[in-house]
Amino acid sequence: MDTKETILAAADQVFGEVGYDAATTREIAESCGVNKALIHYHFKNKEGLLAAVLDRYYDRLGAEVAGALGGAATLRDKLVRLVDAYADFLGQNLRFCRIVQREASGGMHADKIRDRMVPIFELGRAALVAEYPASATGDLAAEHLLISVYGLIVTWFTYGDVIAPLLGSAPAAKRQLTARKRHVRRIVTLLLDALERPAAPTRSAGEIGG
Amino acid sequence: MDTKETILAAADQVFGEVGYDAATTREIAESCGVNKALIHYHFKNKEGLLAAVLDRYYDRLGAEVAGALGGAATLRDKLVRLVDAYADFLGQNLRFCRIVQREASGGMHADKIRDRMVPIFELGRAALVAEYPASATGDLAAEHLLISVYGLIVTWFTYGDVIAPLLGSAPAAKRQLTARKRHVRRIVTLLLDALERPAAPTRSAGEIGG
Amino acid sequence: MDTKETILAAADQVFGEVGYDAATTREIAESCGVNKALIHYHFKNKEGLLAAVLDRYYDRLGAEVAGALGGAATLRDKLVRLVDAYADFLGQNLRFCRIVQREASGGMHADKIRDRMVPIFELGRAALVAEYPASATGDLAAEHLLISVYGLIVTWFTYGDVIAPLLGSAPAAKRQLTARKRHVRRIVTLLLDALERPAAPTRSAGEIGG
Amino acid sequence: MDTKETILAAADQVFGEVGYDAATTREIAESCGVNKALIHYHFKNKEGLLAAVLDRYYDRLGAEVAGALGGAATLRDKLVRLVDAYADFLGQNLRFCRIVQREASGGMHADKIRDRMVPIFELGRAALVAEYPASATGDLAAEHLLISVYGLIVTWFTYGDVIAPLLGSAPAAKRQLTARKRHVRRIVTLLLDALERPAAPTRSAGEIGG
DNA sequence: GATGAATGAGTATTCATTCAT
DNA sequence: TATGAATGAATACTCATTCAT
Repeated sequence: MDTKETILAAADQVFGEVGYDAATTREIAESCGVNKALIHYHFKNKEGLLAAVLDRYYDRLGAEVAGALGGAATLRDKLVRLVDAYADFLGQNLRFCRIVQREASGGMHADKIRDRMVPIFELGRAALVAEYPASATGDLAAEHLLISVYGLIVTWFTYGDVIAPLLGSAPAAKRQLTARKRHVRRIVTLLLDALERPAAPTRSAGEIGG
Repeated sequence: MDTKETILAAADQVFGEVGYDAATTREIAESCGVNKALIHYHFKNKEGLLAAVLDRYYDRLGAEVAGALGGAATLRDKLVRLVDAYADFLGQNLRFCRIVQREASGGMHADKIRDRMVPIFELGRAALVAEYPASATGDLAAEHLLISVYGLIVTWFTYGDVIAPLLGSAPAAKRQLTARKRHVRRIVTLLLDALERPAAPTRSAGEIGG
Repeated sequence: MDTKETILAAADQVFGEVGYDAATTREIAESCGVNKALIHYHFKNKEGLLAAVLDRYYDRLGAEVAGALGGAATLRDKLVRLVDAYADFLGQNLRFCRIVQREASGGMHADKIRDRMVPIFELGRAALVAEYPASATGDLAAEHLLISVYGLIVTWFTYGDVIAPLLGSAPAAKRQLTARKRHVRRIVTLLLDALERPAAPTRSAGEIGG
Repeated sequence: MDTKETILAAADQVFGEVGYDAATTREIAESCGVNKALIHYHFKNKEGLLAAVLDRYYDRLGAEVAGALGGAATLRDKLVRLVDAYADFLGQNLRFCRIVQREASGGMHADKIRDRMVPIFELGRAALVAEYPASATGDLAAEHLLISVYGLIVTWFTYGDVIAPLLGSAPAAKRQLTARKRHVRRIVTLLLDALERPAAPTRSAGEIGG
């Protein structure tokens, strides 16, 4: 019925499974019983199709994040809620995870991803710095914290195939996901605690490399 | 004579820049002035070429990790040293980072990557659990800790293009890399501190989401 | 209302610029803001569209030729007038020139062009032979004369891009066009003079080639 | 055996028959039993293939022209010989005629054609002006004369399909070709005679249009 | 080891045309 | 008349791989 949505769903599936480069318009079209030329009619390009797929995800993710940061709770509670929301979103949208993972780094679609992620990061940074002045700079600077929390969550899913043998079950399984969320929440707690304490000096001796 | 090495270097370059799927044997061959057919003579396959590139990296990475964990220091010191070594290795081998990032998740080369990464993780887990019994299970279970540390480091590089606008300079720049290492070291310290304390209870009430 | 005319004008433009084969119905439709399907509604075919474009031109050209040959002047004067009229018409309708140039030779539209040009040529031949019996046959036979005059004019325009560097300005520029008309008129004069003289013998000895 | 030549011959055939745009690499490859990809291997492009076809023709044509203008005869004799040589060449290479006819005007290959034709024209102009000072400017300026002679010959072939009904046989048939050469030679003779006479004034009154 | 030629399957994309509304 | 969606065939071009030399 809604051809455009049909194509989007199929593209999401195929892009998520084999990646943008290995995906073919033929496979996408056939997998949803739509004429190949319609992809170009509706999305102009294979690239336009990817952009549409990503936009759909980021619209939902943006709403999720805004929802978690909104409301009347303390920032600490909001952040904890955000971690959960983020983890749930990625756990429920593993294909999105995979697409971003593949295309974020150095590809020709990095721009698209950056344009959607940066505002989300900015939002988080503003909130953090406002509440925790210590995060304005130093070891626990907001930009590092945010990347860290993001990495803690996303790595769980994108290295799923790699770590599965260490866990005994898939990382996105409900049991594993719950455990992971508790782990990340714990780290976030430790970090916020640290931010609230007077600055703990880093051991500056014995630094290696770099 | 060094044709094989020449090809490997070129493949590393091209795979790292555009990814395995988008890379072509022609580009690899031309970029190092070698006949295209020689790639198949020496490596059988495009896939064999990727495997060779990855093996070279993992051999070096394995040595790096073994070196950091060896010796007579305390485990805490070893782990801190490991974080630095890992970060330095990835910072100096961004193309390796990108390749793994792209291929680890869901692709047809995930096996290869898993086979090389799992032993490294196992090594870390054994060391951790031996010294910190609290890491055998619970919020700070070894497998979560290891993935976390790995994610804290790797995300910095693989989302480099994305977060660059938030930093003002490239994440692999010496200054940024040093800051990142200090950040991760700080988190590791917090985590080990927590492992040494009697179990701090997680707020189990009010959990949100999935 | 004038949709049909709008499409015709756009088709004329596009066919003239890139040729029938390279022209696309999409480009024609978009260039005049009309729905692509309307082309088929009004003209049945891409081919029908070309036919309509050509017909419009040939209707005007036929009138032009008839006008030049009509009236009470001597045939010599009429022919001179015809040369001018033809040159002016083509100079003002370069796209027509290009279309005919491309499609007259061997294409699938040659029929259409032949059907419209032959009557015009027949008209000229009848007039010539009636006035100049010497043109019934021989070196200056009417069919050769007519093709020649046609070629003298049309080549100027269709090889415009080629000879432009030899001239310093575009062949259809007023100054160049005036010079060309004077040149062709001069040749026509020489030819009519020759037709009026008692048969000048061609050097039949020493012929070279085919 | 010589695949490159095989492809060139097939491309010549197909380009000549249906034109560059309507020609397909598939048809060219199939018509000479060669793998489609080999066209791109040997010529890089469909466009490169056309360039190679044209180059082959122009190399031969250039030699032909140089041969006709060389030697110890009077310029008048040389020019007459040139007309014959040109006519023979085009008569024997009708496909070349057609290709140039189609692509010379406004297409994207006009450059290629211009680059090869201009030197040939320059050659002729230099010879003309040296011997006939009257052709330096005026009604019978060399550039007009050359275009005219070129047009007189080429039009005969390129409008072959159009004028065939007026002639009863194909323009490239030996009998018709001989007649045409005699006609053009006659015009050339008239023109050279005129160039040798003291300047005949053009009737400047009664000019029409422009 | 090394090379140039060859191959067949496959790619994204485009096109004229049709059709239901 | 007009339109947006749909279609199937076709197009230039690319790719990993093979092979004779």
